[in-house]
Amino acid sequence: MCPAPARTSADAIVAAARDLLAREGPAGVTMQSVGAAAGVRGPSLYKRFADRAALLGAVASAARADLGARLARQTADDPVQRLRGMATVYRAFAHEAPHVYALLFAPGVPDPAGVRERAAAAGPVLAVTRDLCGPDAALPAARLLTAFVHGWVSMELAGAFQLGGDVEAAFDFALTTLLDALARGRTPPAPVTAAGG
Amino acid sequence: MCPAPARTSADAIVAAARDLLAREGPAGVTMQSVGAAAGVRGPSLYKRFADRAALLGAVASAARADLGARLARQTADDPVQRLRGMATVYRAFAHEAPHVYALLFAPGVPDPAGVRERAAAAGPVLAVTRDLCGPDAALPAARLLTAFVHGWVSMELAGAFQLGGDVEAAFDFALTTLLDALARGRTPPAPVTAAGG
DNA sequence: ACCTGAACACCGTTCAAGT
DNA sequence: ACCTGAACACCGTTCAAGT
Repeated sequence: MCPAPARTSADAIVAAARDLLAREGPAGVTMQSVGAAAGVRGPSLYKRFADRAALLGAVASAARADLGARLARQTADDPVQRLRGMATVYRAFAHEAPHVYALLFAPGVPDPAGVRERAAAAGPVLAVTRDLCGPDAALPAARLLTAFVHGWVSMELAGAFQLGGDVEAAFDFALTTLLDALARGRTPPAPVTAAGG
Repeated sequence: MCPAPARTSADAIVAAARDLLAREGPAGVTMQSVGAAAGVRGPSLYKRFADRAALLGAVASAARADLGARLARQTADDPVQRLRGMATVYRAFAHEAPHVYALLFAPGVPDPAGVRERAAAAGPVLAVTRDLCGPDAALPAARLLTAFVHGWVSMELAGAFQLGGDVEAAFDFALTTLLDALARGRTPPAPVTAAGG
């Protein structure tokens, strides 16, 4: 029995903002439009988020968790098969909602959950690279693979591969080349001490 | 003897905008601030650029040309040496002005020079991958390398590698792994018909 | 305790008026 | 032909006033 019961929630606001971002891009995510989609006026959002950047940070955090869950759902026994599945899922996630994906690597978007969240997201990838090329090379291998897949979809979404060739086949070729190289199990030239995506 | 001689130029405006972007980020690039840096008022910019997006597109175009020139300056005979040099130069370019670099792959930034410009920028990379692994594998190899290097610096700039390890050594390890794999000269599984960055 | 309308500062963009 | 001040629409953000 509060003087004024809540008419929305942080989760509902984040969901509304993510949906708007996916459908209309960043320009469609105004405090007014997000509020309206969550059943409230713009200024009310400041009750739960410090500002628009914090709200976008929460959207990024939710999207990262979602992507991490999809990656963790890949459970093939063969590490190469599992990594292929993860790469496909990752790429599909990016193509499904390009503006949401772009937010994950946007400079200046605060990361509320921080380091712990990024480590959790990196978990499934590290587990499979450990299977593929051993504990010593697991981290650098994960970084190499993540950088490649992120770079590839980022370039795709920016329209950098418009000049010809079968992009699907090219991705498959590149991924195969990478997985082959990593399966050969090189060890890194310098010791690496902690985990990180 | 025009009724009103020009007090600035498209090039000067682009240079001013690029400088502001490098020093203050996108929020610092307002029509007013760019105009002031170019010796003119905000509304005058519309005489030479359709809108802010077009101005940013011109900045991206100039930065791409600049990056392309730096890559082309790498002329070591050994393809592996040349590619290492290019990767280092590319990474330095991104670290030097992160906000400018981010613009190159920002979705929604118009590309005025278009396909031809992107092909020209890809030229030096294609030339060296041709030397490294032959004409058939040159394009997919260039795409693999570009995607990796872009993805890596993009993750670095987004703060994705904060969790530990020597990032410098990790980059070197990853690059070596890639170059080794490509030098082995696999051919792509499907024919590719045209060039593209 | 949460929500709202009104207000403020700021920015992109347009345009009639100057030279 | 180019530049400017003034104006408009829009957005993020604040806050006093409501319930």
